[in-house]
Amino acid sequence: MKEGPDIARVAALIGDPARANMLTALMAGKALTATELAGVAGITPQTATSHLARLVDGGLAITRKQGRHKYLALADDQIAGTLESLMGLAARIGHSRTRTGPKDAAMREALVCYNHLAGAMGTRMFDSMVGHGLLEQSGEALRLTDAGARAAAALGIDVAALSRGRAPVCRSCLDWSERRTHLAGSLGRALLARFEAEGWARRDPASRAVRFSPDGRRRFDALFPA
Amino acid sequence: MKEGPDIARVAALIGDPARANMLTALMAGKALTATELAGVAGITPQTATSHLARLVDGGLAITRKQGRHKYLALADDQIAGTLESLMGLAARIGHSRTRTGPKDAAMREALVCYNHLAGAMGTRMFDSMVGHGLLEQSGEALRLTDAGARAAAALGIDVAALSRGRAPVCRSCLDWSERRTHLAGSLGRALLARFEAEGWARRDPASRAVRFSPDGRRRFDALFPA
DNA sequence: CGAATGTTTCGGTGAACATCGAAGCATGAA
DNA sequence: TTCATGCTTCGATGTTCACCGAAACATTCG
Repeated sequence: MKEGPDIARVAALIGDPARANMLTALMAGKALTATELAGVAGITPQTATSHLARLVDGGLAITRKQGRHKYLALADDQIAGTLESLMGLAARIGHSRTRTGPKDAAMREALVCYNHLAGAMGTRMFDSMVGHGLLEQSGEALRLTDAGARAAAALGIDVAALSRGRAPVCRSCLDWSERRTHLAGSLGRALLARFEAEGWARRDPASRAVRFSPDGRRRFDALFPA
Repeated sequence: MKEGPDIARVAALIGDPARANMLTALMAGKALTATELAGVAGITPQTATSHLARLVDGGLAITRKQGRHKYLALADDQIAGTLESLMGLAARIGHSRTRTGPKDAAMREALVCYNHLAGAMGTRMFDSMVGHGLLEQSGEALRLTDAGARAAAALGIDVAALSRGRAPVCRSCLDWSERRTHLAGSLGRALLARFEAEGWARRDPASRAVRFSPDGRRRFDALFPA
């Protein structure tokens, strides 16, 4: 009964407001410095140091030193998935902070989950790709079809390079606000990167929201029809 | 940035060893009394009282009074899903307790996730049903096919009654040990109940393990071929 | 009705933990 | 080389929280 994974330890690491805020900020997928994270959490740099040490020791974050700057990132994209699950649960049982504002609507629409698109547009993209035969599901396995590979290549994505990498090309990731799946994996990452490179979408530097331009939205809708 | 679901609160509720142990025990899906949960967590009844009050106030557990007995259960099966996600993460980043023992192997094979079958047999059942056209996936949507409905009826499951209920008939649930999907929803629950009613499988009262008899295992394998 | 059992309340204790001011160390730029 | 900035260490503080003994309340059974 008392064997197996120690969820209390992991949950306790997430269960501090300052640490939770920093982990949430890292969900946007961009590495942040210790000082930036201290700002995000509203604490002093010395307090951040001790919190970040715990996250790193606990395996939730990794560090990279660059001169006097120390960058931190989530250790693994599964952590984003678990944080999403906690968000979904917190939303469901009514644990929210502050009143909803304009940013909430934007984040329901499109946001970054670690390195790929989430929110309504993320799940719509996934459903469209499955419905139009670009992605194929067999049990849990998620595979890019030939048609999907062609479509990705047409977007300028080097599918062969993705396949050669260690990360899975396609992985499903549960979206907390939609309670549906969005596309993770190296393809999910590459797609978001393309949307940004093409100027269709921009990341909001102050949150995880992704803003599509009107033109970008039109192109997205054309590419991923319902 | 500081808006939206308060994951710190939820995680802090899970992040106490006593409470985590109690939540894990409730994942087996059976309602337990306050005194039983105190035993599971290795604490006194008065300490359990205060912990359980926090779980109930926090929306993670519900209570039902029966004379002098107070029964508790997880408030929602999504909680089991989130706990599974935390288990997967804890296992992945190396937060484990005590050495693995025989029970671990049994639990990897077949175990209860709230009210449905999980573990290797749970994910195998899901994959088989999808691969043989009993379940159909379209994006996140998971639907029982006509062939699936017939197979379930042949097992003695009242599919029409399931469909009339409020709960989804089929829902996918991520399995932490397998990193694959097993079947939740009212069909998942009904299937596990049938396996038990037919004598194919028995729940281990001291853990979440499900023990299949040799005959039950043979029948399961025949029903859900690879 | 008295005894047994399940659960809760009350009050107190000690440990853990988040926090920050002060100071120090490391790095980069002028 | 000096100054500025990022980060860490040290030491102390106050709060929170898990815990339990004792007692009380609620229910059940003989």
